Amino acid sequence: MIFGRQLDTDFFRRNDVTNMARELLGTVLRTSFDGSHTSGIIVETEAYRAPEDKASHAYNNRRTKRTETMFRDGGISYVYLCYGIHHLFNIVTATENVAHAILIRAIQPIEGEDVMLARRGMARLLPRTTAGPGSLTKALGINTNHNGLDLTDNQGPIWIEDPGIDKDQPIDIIASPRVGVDYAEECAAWPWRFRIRGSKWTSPAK
DNA sequence: CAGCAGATTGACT
DNA sequence: GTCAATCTGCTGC
Repeated sequence: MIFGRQLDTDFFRRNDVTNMARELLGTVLRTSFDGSHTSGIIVETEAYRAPEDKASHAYNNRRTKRTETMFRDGGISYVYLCYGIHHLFNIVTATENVAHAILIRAIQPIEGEDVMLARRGMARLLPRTTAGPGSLTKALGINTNHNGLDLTDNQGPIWIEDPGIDKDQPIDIIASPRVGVDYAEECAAWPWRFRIRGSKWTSPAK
């Protein structure tokens, strides 16, 4: 098992969520609970920046029981149920009362492939095992019970590391409009979806 | 491959 | 009641 540098609160409490969504590409998302350990390289993210972002649940600083998590200090998880079925995993960023978040859309598996396959009910590892925000949470075992957890604690159950390799070689990033936010009017066109160019592990959706 | 419908629940711009 | 930061399986090219 390889452990890199733990991402800390100094990183997560910054206010430049779009830069942070880029910087998270190439970092490692890990889960460890119920005796199972899984990890993968983050290869696709999306930034959500309330209050001005109409695609965000916290648009116009709308506070509900669900969105309250996004207003907390950066460095915790925001997990919610989408379409009644899919658990979507976000990283809350910025300082308290600033509702910025980053949706993790795809990972490249590193460890625990067999656990991921069992959770997904699949026989072999394919890009679609962990590509797409609903798919990767299922593979990693993340659900709404993991909402509001501290992501800077490397005792788990969920945390993020900078592997600290290939730092001299910048990652080639594709920026494009976010997926599934057509309702967000002018914000729908903002190029806040970020992918590692050439990765076959990113989500296929439009 | 494209296109479409069903699943299923919480929030309501 | 309607819609949502989605995925899957089915149909028909």
